Amino acid sequence: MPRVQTTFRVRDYDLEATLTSGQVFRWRKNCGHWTGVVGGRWVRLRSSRNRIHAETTGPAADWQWLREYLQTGVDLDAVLATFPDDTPMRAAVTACHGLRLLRQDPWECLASFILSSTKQIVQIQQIVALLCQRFGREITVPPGEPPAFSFPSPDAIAQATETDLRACKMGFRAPYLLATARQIAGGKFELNRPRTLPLPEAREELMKLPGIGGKIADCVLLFAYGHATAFPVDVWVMKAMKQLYFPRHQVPPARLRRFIAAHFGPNAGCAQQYLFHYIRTKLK
DNA sequence: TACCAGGAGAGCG
DNA sequence: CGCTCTCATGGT
Repeated sequence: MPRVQTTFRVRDYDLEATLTSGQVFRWRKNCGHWTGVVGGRWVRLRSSRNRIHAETTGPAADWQWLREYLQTGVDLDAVLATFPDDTPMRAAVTACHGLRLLRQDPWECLASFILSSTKQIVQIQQIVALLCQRFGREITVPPGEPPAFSFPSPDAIAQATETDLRACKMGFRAPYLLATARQIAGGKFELNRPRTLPLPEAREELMKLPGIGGKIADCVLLFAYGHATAFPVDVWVMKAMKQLYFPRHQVPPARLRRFIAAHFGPNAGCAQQYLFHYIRTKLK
């Protein structure tokens, strides 16, 4: 299997911030490059000034699948220009400049975020890695590289037992993942539907799945389906909102939700990602 | 030891 | 509805 490579020209693309910002859980850094699995293929990425160098195992006639995943065609300045011009947002953009939204596979994103509830990012990474090892398929890697696994299909997980899944350290999330995988594998849920529906309906649809509440639905809508106004509110973002926008007074959750809906504009989800990464890595 | 971590669901009033 | 409790596991 030949090794193939290419270079994407990009502007303002902070690969490290993007891959460590909690939107995806499968990338590992070693010696300045990032190794992961995208669409069942082993991938290694390295960024330099205005370039992302990509390597995979052949055959790869075109790289559209990876361009789509990395969203290299997005004009970041145009997105940032739609953010509200206020002090917290300016601080987040300055601190995290080059942070991007990826465009992930819906099933992998959905399953990963079912596993994310009340877990820290390192632990989510560990659970997802175990899940892929045990239920994924071993994929081709270049000589000398450690083995890598595809993300298991809904069918592969649907055939597992709850005990099998609990062995991947996912605890009480196991029955949720199993039931959701079985609905999808059994054709009870159409994974492509949320892509075509307007945001509120798509959100309702996703929330019918076991283990998917509002927060996880918003994550999947933003990170996989490309709904740019989806705005996941977790404990970090809640903290950021209170600390940055409403210091020193109590804000009822409903009022906060109204503020979010009105304030962040057509790329609210991307703004959320900046605030999340900012408070998580720079403010604490 | 006790407490907490990017939540969701069920049971209450 | 809005509130509270529980759920499993690993780390501090």
